Amino acid sequence: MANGKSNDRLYQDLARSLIEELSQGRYPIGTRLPAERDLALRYDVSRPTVREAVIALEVQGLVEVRLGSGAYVKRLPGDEDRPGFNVTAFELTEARLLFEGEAAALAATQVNDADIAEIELLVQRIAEENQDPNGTESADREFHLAIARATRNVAVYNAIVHLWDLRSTSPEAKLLHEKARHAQIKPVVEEHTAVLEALRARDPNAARSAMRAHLSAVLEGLLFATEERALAEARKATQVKRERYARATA
Amino acid sequence: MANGKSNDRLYQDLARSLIEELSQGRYPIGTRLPAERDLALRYDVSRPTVREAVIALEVQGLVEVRLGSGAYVKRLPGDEDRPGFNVTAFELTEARLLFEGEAAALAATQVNDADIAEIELLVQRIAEENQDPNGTESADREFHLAIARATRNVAVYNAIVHLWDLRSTSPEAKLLHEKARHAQIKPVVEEHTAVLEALRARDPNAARSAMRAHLSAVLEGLLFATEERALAEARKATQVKRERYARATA
DNA sequence: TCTGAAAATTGGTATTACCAGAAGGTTGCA
DNA sequence: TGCAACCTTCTGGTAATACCAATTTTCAGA
Repeated sequence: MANGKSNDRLYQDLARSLIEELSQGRYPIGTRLPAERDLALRYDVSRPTVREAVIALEVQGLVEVRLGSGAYVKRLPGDEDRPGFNVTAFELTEARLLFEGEAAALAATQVNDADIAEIELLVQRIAEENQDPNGTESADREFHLAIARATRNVAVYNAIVHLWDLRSTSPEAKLLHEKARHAQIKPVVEEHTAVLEALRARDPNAARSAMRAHLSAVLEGLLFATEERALAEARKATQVKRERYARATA
Repeated sequence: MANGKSNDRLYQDLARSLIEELSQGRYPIGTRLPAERDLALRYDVSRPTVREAVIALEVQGLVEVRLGSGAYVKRLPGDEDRPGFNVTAFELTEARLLFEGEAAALAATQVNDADIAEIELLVQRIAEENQDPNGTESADREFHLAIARATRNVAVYNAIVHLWDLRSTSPEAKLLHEKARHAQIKPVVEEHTAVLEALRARDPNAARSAMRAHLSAVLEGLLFATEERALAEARKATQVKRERYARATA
């Protein structure tokens, strides 16, 4: 028998063991797993059981089985597991600056009057939420997602939703955003209005600029809210990085 | 034998057939699948093969197997959390054009020599894969992800991985990409090389342009591969949209 | 040194057998 | 009559074995 918990389904124990070994660096990507018969011997199980475990890995996309040749490591476990877990608020906002800027530009060429009306309403709601000390920032999120939807591109919308979701997925990002809000750093209505006006004018370049300006300001706000020593390094790195980027693209 | 493509891995054919039946409403959620021995008889395969197929469903979370009782339907295929299920290949590529262009620009300001070397190697691998008629396009994916990583921004990387994953999640996108590859529309090495050179020169604007040019070409390839009436509409809409966007941002 | 065929290796599938848990019916007792 | 214990049967769990097919390696012969 393998080693893991011996309850039910032996193949699962074996699969777990193999995945464990994979993530420990034995069997790097591209290498071949031992032959089914060898694995059966090594783990003292029958070959059918080994086959079942290997199939479990195959279905998860971890290995690729080639007839007559062997099972080859295709991807390491955890390679996709949570690559967004440690995203910092800075990275997140930087990504939004890049992506939402382009999304706004595309949206400016695709919006209709209904979209404009909806976005206008959301700007109003952002203003209202700013008054309320206990208010959330849901209107802000809705504003950005409405623009993403206005691109008429589900993939664009989807990716931007993904970014917003990372905000709550990543503990660090979540924390810093809360800190910023607590410090009275709130969505500036003027910045949102500028984006709205650019969309209304169907001017993609203006929309891109306005959105970038807005998110630059958000980034500044985050930097301002950062005082902990733990984050000081990240802050400095981000500033240097941004300056380098700004110089190079100027 | 089952019915599906009879290539390799009988269990996969059977798994496909079962998934097909699941999504057709036979075996609703909570019901029990026929016993392994019965399925073996019905599909004229051996019981081990049936077990392998059921395990494939189990790993995908479609069924739950209870010892001594049977395999019960847990979730329907496509019931999954997939807000990107209906993304078209056009939308996907358009999104990549916008986002990966910016990512390339950022990457150009952040790459180091090791990144360059890695990417160079991947361009080579793309060339090799193009020679192989049965080759996959994994090097292409790796190329784009390596650039995303070179941004030194996990959020950017994450979002771009997300887009690539949509490609396999969305049946329509997957289909069209396969069709395109079948039509000998393969990653053009020159386009990738141009991106590489821009990165080597640390020139963000050139990197953005090269990446956009590359993905524009991919989009053209997809349009070219589209002949079905069913897709004609999407094709036309995409063209009109792109032209409008191009005019407006010119 | 190169080539090609044979041999060894490896996955693919089928058979068969027996064990263990679950389910449902049957029997026997209260 | 009703309930509980038992037993039969069904179902998955695993093992052992045999043979096929594709691939890879080895090695003899040119």
